[in-house]
Amino acid sequence: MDVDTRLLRSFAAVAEEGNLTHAARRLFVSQPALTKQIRQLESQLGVRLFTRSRAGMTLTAAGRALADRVPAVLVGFDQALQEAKSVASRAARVLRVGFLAGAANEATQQIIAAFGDRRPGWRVEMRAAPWTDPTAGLASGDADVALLRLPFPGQDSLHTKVLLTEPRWVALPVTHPLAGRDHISFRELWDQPFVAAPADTGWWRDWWLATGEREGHPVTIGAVTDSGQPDDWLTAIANGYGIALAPESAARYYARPDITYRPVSGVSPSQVGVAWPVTADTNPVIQDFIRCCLDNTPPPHPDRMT
Amino acid sequence: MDVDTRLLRSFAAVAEEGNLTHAARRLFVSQPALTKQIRQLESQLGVRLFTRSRAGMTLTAAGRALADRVPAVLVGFDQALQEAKSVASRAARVLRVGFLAGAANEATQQIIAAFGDRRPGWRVEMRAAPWTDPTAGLASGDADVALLRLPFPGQDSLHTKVLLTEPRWVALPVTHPLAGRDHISFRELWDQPFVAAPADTGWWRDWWLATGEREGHPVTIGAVTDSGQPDDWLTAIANGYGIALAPESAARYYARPDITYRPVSGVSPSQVGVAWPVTADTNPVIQDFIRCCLDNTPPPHPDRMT
DNA sequence: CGACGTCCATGCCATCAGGTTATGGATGCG
DNA sequence: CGCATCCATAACCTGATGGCATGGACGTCG
Repeated sequence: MDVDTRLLRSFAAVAEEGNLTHAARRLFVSQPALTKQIRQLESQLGVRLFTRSRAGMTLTAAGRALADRVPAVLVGFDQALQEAKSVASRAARVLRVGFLAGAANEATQQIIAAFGDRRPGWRVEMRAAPWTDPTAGLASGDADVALLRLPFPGQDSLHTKVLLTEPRWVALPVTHPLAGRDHISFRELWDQPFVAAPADTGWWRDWWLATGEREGHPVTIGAVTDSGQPDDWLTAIANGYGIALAPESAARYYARPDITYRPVSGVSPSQVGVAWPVTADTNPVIQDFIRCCLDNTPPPHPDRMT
Repeated sequence: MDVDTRLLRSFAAVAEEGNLTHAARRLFVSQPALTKQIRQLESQLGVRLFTRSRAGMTLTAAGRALADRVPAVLVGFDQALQEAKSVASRAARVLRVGFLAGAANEATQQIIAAFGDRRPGWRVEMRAAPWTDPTAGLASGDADVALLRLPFPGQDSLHTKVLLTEPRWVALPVTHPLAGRDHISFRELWDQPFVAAPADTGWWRDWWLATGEREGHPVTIGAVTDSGQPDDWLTAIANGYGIALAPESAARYYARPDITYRPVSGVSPSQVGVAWPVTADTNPVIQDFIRCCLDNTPPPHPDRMT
């Protein structure tokens, strides 16, 4: 009796959604494939996990029991793998710093340099993460510590400190009617099509669409950038599929002749923060790095630690 | 990053053996297959887990970290699946009783009947287990409670009670020179070839070869029965591949014209016991069944509970 | 009341992961 | 110096798995 974790993850998704078709979409597989996976899991266990009906998939008693335990198992599973990665990097004296494009800014070089002084012999490995992973590799254990944008989904299971706050601006094609304006009110953008993050980023996507600051006004999605890479995103904007909110520093880091950045009033600012797993609280190397981050960004730092 | 548990089990085996070839044999796969599995695990993690050398496979620091955590993860994994099975059977009011061929004897019918009286509405499902699984399905969660032979490997992680004790006899082909004897001393069998259980049953195999009662005299293996089914085993004996120790009751339950059973002195007796998972201590239905077992086998029961 | 939408199941096909056997290279041993 | 041991590689083959297209059941709506 050996069950692939993939089956358990599929099971968990179906159990949560209560619906094969939706779960299939979320897992990026076809619905028949999921049907087969669930049937396979059931036959391997010799147990009916769902009762099928027109209304969807409902858990049986056994399915409920399994669904209650699976998440913890999967977490334990992932943690073991992450731990191995992290031990490997520590043994090699490598600090893996994940960062979101746009979160590593002017201060980054000084941070790296300061860390190099404090920990000679250690090497810093900067790893760019796509926006599809707002934890910049912490969630998957590919990074020991991360520079990223707050707030983000999953923030509660990590520890974070705010490094700096910057206003959100808007990125527009140079040909856009509003491109010439010195300043724009967010209300004027309500009916504009936006270039959005993929749906599976949850409310991270919503936050960058500022759905909470539209007073109920619906969002128009002009395009979705699946890759989570800045180039894709900028190209979509330049091609006129839509506009997007972006941190002010993007104007410096992602300047292109076909894109204009303009200040916007009426949207909350974005914050750059440093984040680390709870287990790294006692890791002196990572704590040193965090210290370097705090020392090399403009004070005051509100002591916000989640 | 999604890793098959099979890879982790393979990893655990290699880590434990320190040797690909041996681990491959233990896992019943070819050595190249294991090579690939380990390499795949390493590449999925992006981490070297072993240092290869002429002497075998040695864990790296990261490998050690993983090896320390993997067993607990796999146990949690299996427990979740077992729990689902057990909930399913409880919901259907089915008590799954695993038994080892030869462990369900004269008393079994009375036990079932008594349980039927005590729990009307419940159905007992008897499941025969091969000797390759001395826990009779408890380990895999395929049984809620088991009738089996003591001692057996893995006994410490279960709870057991002895039901009865019976001497071990020897099963011989009728044509065997010793077949006519009324009584045989074990010492006379030291040089006889034996039909043995598969190697992966560990010391369970040794116990039925009585290696501890040979005063260092080596065992001769005439054949191995892989299937763990009585028929295979008896046929091997009848064909003259070897002889074997068997509980006295086998003479009644597995009488064949080509096999003779004879008493043997100088070997410890075998015990029939009832076993259940630790988690079943609080399950009233299973406790009822255990009660029925004790009430329907000859007292006194030494209160041996492991 | 029939057309349609929503679910899950099934059949067929293409693909690829994973296994096996055979073999090679490195190294220690009698 | 042949031999045994141990891991890696190569070539091949089978079966699992996913995708597409489609079917059947059932509720809903015009």
